Amino acid sequence: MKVTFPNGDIREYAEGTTGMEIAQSISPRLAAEVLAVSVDGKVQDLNRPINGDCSVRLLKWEDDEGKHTFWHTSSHLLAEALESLYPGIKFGIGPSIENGFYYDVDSPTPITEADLPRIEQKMVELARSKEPMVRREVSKKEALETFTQKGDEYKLELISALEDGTISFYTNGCFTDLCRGPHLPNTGFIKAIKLTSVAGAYWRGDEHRKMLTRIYGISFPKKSMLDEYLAMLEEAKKRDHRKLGKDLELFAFSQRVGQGLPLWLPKGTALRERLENFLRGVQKKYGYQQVITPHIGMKDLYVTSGHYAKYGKDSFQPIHTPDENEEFLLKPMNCPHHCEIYRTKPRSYKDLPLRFAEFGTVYRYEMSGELHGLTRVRGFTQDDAHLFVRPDQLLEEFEKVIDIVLYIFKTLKFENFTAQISLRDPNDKTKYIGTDENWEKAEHAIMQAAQNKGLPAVVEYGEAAFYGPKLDFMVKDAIGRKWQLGTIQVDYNLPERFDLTYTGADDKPHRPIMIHRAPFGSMERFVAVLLEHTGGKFPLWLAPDQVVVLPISEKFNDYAEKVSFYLNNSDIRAQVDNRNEKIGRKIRDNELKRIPFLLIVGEKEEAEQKVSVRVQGEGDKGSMTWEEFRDHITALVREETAVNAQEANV
RNA sequence: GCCGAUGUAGCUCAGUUGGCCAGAGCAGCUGAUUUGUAAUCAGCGGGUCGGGGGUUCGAAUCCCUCCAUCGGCUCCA
Repeated sequence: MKVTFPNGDIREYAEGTTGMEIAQSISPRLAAEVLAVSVDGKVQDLNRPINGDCSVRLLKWEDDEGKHTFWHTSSHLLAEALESLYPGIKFGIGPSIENGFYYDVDSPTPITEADLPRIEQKMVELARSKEPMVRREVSKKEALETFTQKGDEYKLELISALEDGTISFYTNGCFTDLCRGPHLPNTGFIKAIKLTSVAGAYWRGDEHRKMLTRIYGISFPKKSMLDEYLAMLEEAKKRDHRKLGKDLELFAFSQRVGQGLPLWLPKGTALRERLENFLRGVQKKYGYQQVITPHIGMKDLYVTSGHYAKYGKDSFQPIHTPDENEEFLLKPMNCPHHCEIYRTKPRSYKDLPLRFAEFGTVYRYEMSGELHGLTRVRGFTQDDAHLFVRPDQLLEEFEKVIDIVLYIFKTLKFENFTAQISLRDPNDKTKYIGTDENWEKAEHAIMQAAQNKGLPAVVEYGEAAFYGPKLDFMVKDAIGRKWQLGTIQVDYNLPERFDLTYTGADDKPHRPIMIHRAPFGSMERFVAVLLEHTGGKFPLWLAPDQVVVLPISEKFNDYAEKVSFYLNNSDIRAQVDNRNEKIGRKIRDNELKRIPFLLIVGEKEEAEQKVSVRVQGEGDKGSMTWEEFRDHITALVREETAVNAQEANV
């Protein structure tokens, strides 16, 4: 058979040669590193025979498929260890994930974090004996019999959904599992293991079904790689926005105020307002108009919008008033209010597009277990806007919103975002309102806009809002959790429900289309992710304090105050650290507060009317005159906020 | 909401198998020092040991319950 390699080489092998044998034929070193083989794009075991002409890719740790094979086998190793330590344990599923693997189990005795080292040790022991992973194809009948005998109802449920003739078992040591594979040739490849946590997880992700115990772990082919990974996690913890928010005095929570209700401290507010003003400026240039709407609305408003029927009364937080007949709710979204603004007067086709923007604070009664720092809260402020457009304007307006989002992400150096097109769940259209026709139009518009903008986007089904499809921008936090930030949504439904119209050139009423959009998503979540990205070292234009002036001794406090006054007059945020401390101490404290520039002033500087400049993390940069320093800072800020402004038509 | 863990001063953490008025460092306050590029010295104040209930001669420590936080699951307009 002819085997084609990724570099285009073609080699001849005997029918039935295995992936491992191919690797060995190339080099012993490759054979030592290879984990799995991809045959015509399908990943399979190294020890399975390959037949017929094909293209082959030998997968190593560096390949995602290699890693996943490694971790998948690790989960079988975990299961084997668990079965030997907890007789009678039943198994759910045990896949590889982005960073490691897990196994869901139903154990007769509870497993807690304290048990992990013991399980880990057993895994290491089993790995050392290099047990082969043996694949066997079985009939559905045999599969069912095996697990009936074992009394594992979870596996039985999985098997009953499979088709006869497609079922395979893998055995390592005494443990046999239902599994499609592929796997490593043997468990001896796994040299370093860390079980990271135990958690509850509903069987098949269904909250009405039994909660199993999920054991998370990660493994590596080298001990040093595990150490590096653990060190990286430690580093990531230092960038946790909850810790930085406290250290840098940006925000806080109070039990007395309530769960999930952030308090913005002065420095955090300064940061947030700067972000808001930045976006306001961009939006102004794009023809947005700011509006302000109340924090509450009559129940009927949300009945009209469809939110009330969709989410049920328990999701809304009622406001009690003396009049029993009135029923107000805290607003969970701004769109219905903006629809009412649209309705305040007759609109002409010449008025469109209308773009109403509001930093609108909304309240959602998230379940207590879902709250998470600033990324998931019960009260938050969306950088919201609703665009009311004619059908012929939809695409262009949508693309302009993409421009705004990309401009913001670029300015803030969010380079590793992913764009996601969130569509309806094709199997369950009952979760959504509106006609198929309108949904198709909306979905088409989003796909078209993303394509026109050359924006690579993954399509996810079932992730749409109930009133329309979305284009979402996702960014990862310090430890790799994905958060949705910016969102752009096309909506044909609310205009209908609110009976919004405009008069066309034909003097007839027409229905506008709505675009919902929030480039940051919410100020809370955006600041959280920004904190984790920067580790608290904000770009100069955002830093709550840009400059701190440090007098060498109290004798130079007056001079320091003059410098600070001068800078503040030039719109630079400067303070004086006039504490009675040695200069080394003041430098240390202000470096830890991540102040971008420190100015040291003493006898020499006062005599020359200069300042000695220290850059955060870089140290002494020599002296400058006041004017030179001011111009330097001003230029840096201008540069930071002008990233691709032209490209984005800002 | 569910599973599991955690909760001691503003922060980071000690607190032995239940046993003298609960400790340290940092931060804070007061004083001394007047300082040249990442921690000057001394003194002082500060805690209903998350809340409530119980067991006990005695509880930060054991039990129950509620609350909050953390890791997940589910959810996310």
